Amino acid sequence: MRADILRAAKSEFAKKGLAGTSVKDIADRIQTSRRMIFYYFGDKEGLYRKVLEDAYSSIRQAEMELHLDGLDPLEALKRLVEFTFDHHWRNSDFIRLVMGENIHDGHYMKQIKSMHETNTKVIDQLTRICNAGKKEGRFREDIEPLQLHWEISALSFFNVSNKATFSINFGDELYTDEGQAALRARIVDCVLCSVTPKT
Amino acid sequence: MRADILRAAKSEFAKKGLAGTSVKDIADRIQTSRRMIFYYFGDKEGLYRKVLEDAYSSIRQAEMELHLDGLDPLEALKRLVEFTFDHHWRNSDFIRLVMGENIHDGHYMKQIKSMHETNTKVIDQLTRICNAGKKEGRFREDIEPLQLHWEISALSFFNVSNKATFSINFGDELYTDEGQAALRARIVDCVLCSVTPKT
DNA sequence: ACTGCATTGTACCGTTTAGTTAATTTATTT
DNA sequence: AAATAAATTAACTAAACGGTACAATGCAGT
Repeated sequence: MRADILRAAKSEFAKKGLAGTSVKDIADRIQTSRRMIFYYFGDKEGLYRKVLEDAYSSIRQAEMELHLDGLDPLEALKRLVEFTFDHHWRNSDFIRLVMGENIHDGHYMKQIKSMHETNTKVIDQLTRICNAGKKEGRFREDIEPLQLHWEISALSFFNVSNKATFSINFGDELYTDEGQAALRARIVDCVLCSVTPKT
Repeated sequence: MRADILRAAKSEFAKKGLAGTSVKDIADRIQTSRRMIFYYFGDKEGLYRKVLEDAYSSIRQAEMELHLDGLDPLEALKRLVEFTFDHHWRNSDFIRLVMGENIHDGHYMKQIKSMHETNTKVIDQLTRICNAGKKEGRFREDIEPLQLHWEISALSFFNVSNKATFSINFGDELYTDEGQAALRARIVDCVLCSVTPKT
């Protein structure tokens, strides 16, 4: 039951945000009463926090299952970009939760402490790739792992977060199967190119 | 008065979204009553639509004031990227409104018809730059203006939209003055590099 | 002074909302 | 089988909400 509520809540919060979702909406999706939500999670915000926390930890867990160490640095980076792009696409609910959090200036995310630890791992991984690449002279010396992560995130995140408005404004040719494949190839190219020394 | 309401509403909707903002919130910000909002805009959604429409048209108008035709194509592209990056940064309310719209799957933006026309202008401008660059052999032949616009938007948009969560997760070193300057230089580099033929 | 119109204030309505009280059923332990 | 704890239901509260009815005000033109 608790798990059912969490699942339904994640979907509802992702679709309509914290304020836009009523506890009734969530209760009606599954076969339960509003009361149960308060029983398990105290209040609406408590549920929201739990949804957010779970979403983050499950995402980060999946991200850690890539083993890129030992690979050719450029190949490792390529795989990381491709994975991030695909992963964001597959987890649009998570993306939407993050969008909501940003509208709240991350107010609720600040309260989740488990965050900082897992996030440093992502940067560590990228740092190892960068160091390996620099040692081989195939990465520019001035590449900052954090900036690189920002760049990969931006391209992968925006693809999902702004799908609706971008499609309305410019048509959905970038959101067909072919369009997405082309975009994916393009951002891989773009990221790899940007770390490569200019002869 | 009408203008006051629009200004206050824009700020409130940007900060808390459509559902998160009450008509009272808006009325209290300026010296007026809820009644006036309904008088001028019919209902809350009507006000929201108007805010959205105005925000978009004023943004697009500013974007059009760049005259890049005739410039060196790479220089033109560089200026466009820099402008977009700065412009998004300066107009964070607009960014937040777009974020909100994406959470609603662009439901309200679909109803604004003035959109498609202004948006094609952005792409046309980029198409001219690309064509000039290709003619001189300084742009890759396979560069798609729409993809390029997507790329520039993604990097500039994400920088603002995800400032809160990114800072929480990875520290705010990218959001200091120096960090932003470095980021700006980096994405210019990245975009220019990605359109340049490899040899 | 009168008319017409845009603007504002007040009071109200019905609905939805988050959250609670308390009783009841179900499951678990002793 | 009794006792105890966990899970669930139903009815309720109080406040906030979007929206409306209607009267009142101010101000132009005639």
